[in-house]
Amino acid sequence: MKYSQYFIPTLREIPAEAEIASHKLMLRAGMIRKSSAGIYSFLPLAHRVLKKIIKIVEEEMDRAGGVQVLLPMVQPAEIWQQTGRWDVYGEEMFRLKDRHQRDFCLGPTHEEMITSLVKNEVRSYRELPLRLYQIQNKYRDEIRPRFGVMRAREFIMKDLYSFDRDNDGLNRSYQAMFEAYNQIFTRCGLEFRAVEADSGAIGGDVSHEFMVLADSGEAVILYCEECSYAANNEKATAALPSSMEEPLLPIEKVHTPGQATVPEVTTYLSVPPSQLIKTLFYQTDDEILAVLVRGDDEINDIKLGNLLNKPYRLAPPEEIASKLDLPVGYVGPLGLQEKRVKVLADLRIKAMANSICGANLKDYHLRNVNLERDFRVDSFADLRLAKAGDQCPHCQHPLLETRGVEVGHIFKLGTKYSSSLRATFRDEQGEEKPLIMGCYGIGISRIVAAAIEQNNDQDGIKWPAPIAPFQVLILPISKEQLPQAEEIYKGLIAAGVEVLLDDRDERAGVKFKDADLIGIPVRLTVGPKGLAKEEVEVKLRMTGEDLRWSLSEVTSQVLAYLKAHSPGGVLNEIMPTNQSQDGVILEKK
RNA sequence: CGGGGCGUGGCUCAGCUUGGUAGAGCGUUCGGUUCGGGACCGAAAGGUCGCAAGUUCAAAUCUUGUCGCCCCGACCA
Repeated sequence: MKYSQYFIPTLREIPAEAEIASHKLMLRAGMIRKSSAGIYSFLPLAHRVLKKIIKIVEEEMDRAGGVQVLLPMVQPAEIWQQTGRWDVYGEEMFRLKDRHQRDFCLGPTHEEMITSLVKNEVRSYRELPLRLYQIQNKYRDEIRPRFGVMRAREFIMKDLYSFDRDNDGLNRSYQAMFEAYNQIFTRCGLEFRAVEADSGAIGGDVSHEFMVLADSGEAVILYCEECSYAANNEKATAALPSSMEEPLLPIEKVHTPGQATVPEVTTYLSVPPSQLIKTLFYQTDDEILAVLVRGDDEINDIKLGNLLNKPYRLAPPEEIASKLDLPVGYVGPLGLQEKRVKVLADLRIKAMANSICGANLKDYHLRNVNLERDFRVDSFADLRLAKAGDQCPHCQHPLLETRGVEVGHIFKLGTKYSSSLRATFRDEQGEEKPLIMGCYGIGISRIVAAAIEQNNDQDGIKWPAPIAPFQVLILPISKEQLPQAEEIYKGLIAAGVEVLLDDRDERAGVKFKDADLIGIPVRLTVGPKGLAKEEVEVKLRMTGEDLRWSLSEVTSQVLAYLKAHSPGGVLNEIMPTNQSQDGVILEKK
């Protein structure tokens, strides 16, 4: 492709609307332009990257037994009403009416659509397993779209839905997808991790997320270097510390004037935060309940939400004061049952001895408080937010923390949708059973942003070779070198390499700046200095390495570079993989 | 939806407090000089100041409404 005939409207200045690196760079590199909030046009450079990713995804889905379909984006309300999600989805669903006033939505996801399709077509266990997938636009009217295509209202997603006859089948489908996902992100040239995840609103018990590691990622990942454990911090657990074997001391009231927060109390009394019991009050529709965690722990809202299974929020201090007559900052678990407050506690509370907590009296705390002797708990659960330094739940080694962008999420759904939509099959006994489903999503357009988020510097994007819009950029210093540049261009094209030739009548500096910005992995500078020695000057964008290749070897050198930087296969040539079976691996570049 | 902020040439922004001829830099076009990391000189084009109503002799500027966008919170691929 010749630059002068192409369409890459780069921006010299940073658009004011962009916050994070990938958003700024996609705008500056002429990849996207906003149409309205969270809705973007993808320009040629971005479109090429999308196609690269889609190709990898399709190959791996097909290889894992997937069969591609294209489903309606405009979906009728009835199927959503049958699963109850017409109401559950709420404002996040783009809704529309046709001329007959019938309700439709723009598909935010396709469980309903695919299940209602399959239910009419699949009748026998002989037709299973079935793994159908689609890659298309999805629509979610996000409350707050942000970060460019990272969280958009219109976005491209791949979804595969598996239909099996039993749990063993589901497990095989899940495992096949797990492996395919590892393969996909490896082949994209991204550093990523598969982590255990909360299954959220979609339901199901087992779930993994695939995270592209990036400091700017919204998700926090806890992982163990010793074993394979890795989890989203929404889900992560840690091994429990051993119980304190201490003689129980008599309870003691201490005056702590104006010391309401954990740091204040621990400083004032010279004790570690781990010795405090923090008491927080939450409100649901019908009750107020207390949640106890250790002073150095935070409550994990996801875990609490899963346990309560109903809407809840932190009770405002005025509520606590008026309804329970308790002074916020000095509350403790003693005597709460008498106030008809249900008490939940994190598991770590069990192991504490001679703790400190509020005295339920302004400006007073209690020392040497002990479970059972002094207060009771209605139920224990893992309610704390795990953090770096906690012990791995499998092997007790300290957990490490990193951040990531969620680009894939796989779920075991079970029969949630097949039951409500009555998608059944007959087994060998002729018995009618609901299909066992799984669903497996990849945010295709989000991968583009995540890849940039992971690979950029001050000058621009550094594309991993497998998903770069072009593999090679040829940059003639001036018009004088254009003929030689075209020779190299033809040679590379003939070898099947994707090349962008910057034939614009621009100053060298401008071309260098644009080259860095759009981030094509191999830059070949054709200038008088190199040509005098029958060489091109090579700059590798990812590492910044400078090389010289002789004109006669350019093509073979490029091919060698691309092969070396195509994990898992190049040009359809798929290499064997070396991932572990339980799959939780960290890819190193 | 709650809180905060912003809408002025294609882009980044000044001007608004204190109403009176709409500005700069970048980009674009033309001419010239340059030409290996976003050149320089000269000339030019380009703006319903988001939109609507109001106050006023006069509104980018003041008031009200409205639309859009961005940031912080709950959501998620």
